[in-house]
Amino acid sequence: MSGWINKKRDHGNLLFIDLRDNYGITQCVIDNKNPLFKKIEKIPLETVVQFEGQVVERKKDTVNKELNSGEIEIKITNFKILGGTKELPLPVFSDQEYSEEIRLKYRFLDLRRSKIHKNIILRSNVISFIRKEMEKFGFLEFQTPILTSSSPEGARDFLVPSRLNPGKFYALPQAPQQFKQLIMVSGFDKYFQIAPCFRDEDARADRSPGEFYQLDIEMSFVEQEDIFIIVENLFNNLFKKFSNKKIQKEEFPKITFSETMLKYGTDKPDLRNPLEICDLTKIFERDDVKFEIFKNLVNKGSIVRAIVTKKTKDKPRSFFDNIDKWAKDKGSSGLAYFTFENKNDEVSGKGPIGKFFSPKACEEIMKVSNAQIGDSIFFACGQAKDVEKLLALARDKIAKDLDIIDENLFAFCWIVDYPMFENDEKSGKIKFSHNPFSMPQGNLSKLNLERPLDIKAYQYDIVCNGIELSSGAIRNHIPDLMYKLFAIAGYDKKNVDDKFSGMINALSYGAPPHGGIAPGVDRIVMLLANEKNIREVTMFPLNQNAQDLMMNAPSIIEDNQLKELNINLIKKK
RNA sequence: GGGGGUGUAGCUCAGUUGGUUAGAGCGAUCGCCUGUCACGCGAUAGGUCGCGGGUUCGAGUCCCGUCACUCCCGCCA
Repeated sequence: MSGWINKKRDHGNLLFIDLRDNYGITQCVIDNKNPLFKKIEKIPLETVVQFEGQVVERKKDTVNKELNSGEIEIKITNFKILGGTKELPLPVFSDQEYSEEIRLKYRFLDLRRSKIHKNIILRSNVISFIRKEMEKFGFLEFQTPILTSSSPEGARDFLVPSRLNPGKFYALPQAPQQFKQLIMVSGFDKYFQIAPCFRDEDARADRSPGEFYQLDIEMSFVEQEDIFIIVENLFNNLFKKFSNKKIQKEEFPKITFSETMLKYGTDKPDLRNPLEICDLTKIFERDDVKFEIFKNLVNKGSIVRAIVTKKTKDKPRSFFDNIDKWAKDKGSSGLAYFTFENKNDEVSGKGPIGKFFSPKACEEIMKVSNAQIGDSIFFACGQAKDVEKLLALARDKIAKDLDIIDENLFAFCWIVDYPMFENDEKSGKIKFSHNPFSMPQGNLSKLNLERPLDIKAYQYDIVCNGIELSSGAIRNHIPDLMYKLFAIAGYDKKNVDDKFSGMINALSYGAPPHGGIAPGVDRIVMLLANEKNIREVTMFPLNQNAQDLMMNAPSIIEDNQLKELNINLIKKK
């Protein structure tokens, strides 16, 4: 049996060695009657050895139930060292946490450790399962180019200089978006790919810098609902197979964009969290509400929204003040609050701002917000965007404080009916809010292009536990319509022809209606492995600064290589 | 580009109000130990306290700068 020395327990005249391979740990044993004892005793941890010996049953009182092989052990008769080791920069046998720096530099050692080793195996099994399911659904897997052209919309591109075409550059694909549409135009009707995607944007805990993988899907002759059915099927099967957590609703709820922004303040709501936001702006126009700060702001166009917490009348003052303080730390003016109570057969508000609301006003608030006596309410007032943002975070914060999130649940949902366009805050101009290739909703011949902000798109997101897994859309396959929509966003016909020549050209020669989606594989594995950081499910990730500390990438390039590519470097002062 | 956190032995960390020779556990090396499975016991080695500057009689500790890692904002159609 061959493997790594995971751990030794040396009793002087009796030695136990835990031998580890990809499948687990087996205890090997030798005593001083064997002349090799002294040599084997000295072999350091993580050496790769081959032991010869007999497999023997362990005595009942020495069985180790923690090990799969705990009923047996190997009596060593001979050994061979297959791979020696220097002193280890980090211990493999340990549950300790280590700095990312050392883990990434010695990733091959880190990957030997049990938890991450299992995560990587899980990832492999998940991808294998997805392939089999997609093939079962009748999809074909195709590869698309890695060296392609830079696209004007979206994230920053990774660029690759072309030696044969001096001064020109390839871009690595941010996603195979245009190619998968071209595949549909080419007459293949169900495509998928475990596709590498490259975006030169800054990292987050759940976002690798550089590269990540999508389960890229596209289908022709379909409507939105057809894609939902495929994805719901796949995800239900996948998440049931690889996790014991329950799926909240196997038919994923569909929430419109405007509804999710009102009820959850975000387009990636965590539906495990029962708290909802409601709009109470109108209440502050009443004469029997005397909370002047909010009333003045509402007069000037601010909105008021609120979160109700159930049966929190007996929570200590510190519970409320902590949340208010938390909101102030976030840079807001805080969260005003009170608790509904019954006083002399009348509803009244107990708490710092309770006195500003008449019994009638309280009753109206309870009606709108679905609150009962004994519940509390937290108010935020300001510009719509700021209020949405703050209350979205407050939903998470309050739910955590109240411990009302069921960690044993996957709560999927679809966010649908995204607006086609939005106002760019900086420039004041109208821009595509999501994907410029999405199909607008409604009767296309009667589309009111004069009011672009009212146009909704067949554009959807799938969200699980507050994590955005993917966007998708039914595509616009009608060139005339595409020119019109691009014109609204400030691109003239020539511009569109230049930037999207491949696409526009292809759509002009008999394109089928089509649509798709591209769920993030890394994030799916994160959910299944219950990991908060994407590096825990990535074999060889880049660090936050997009460097590979093990391979020393990126690295300085020799002058002759640069010359070949016609590139001069600008010397930084 | 901006904000927060961290940086002390190979690894994980402690280090009081600025005060004698900077400590512990794991690992390494050496010795003892025949049923352990986080084996046990004893000893030894191991330090540019991230780096540079400053304040001070005296700095791991205070100040300024800088670097690295990380989390967040911006960014991510």
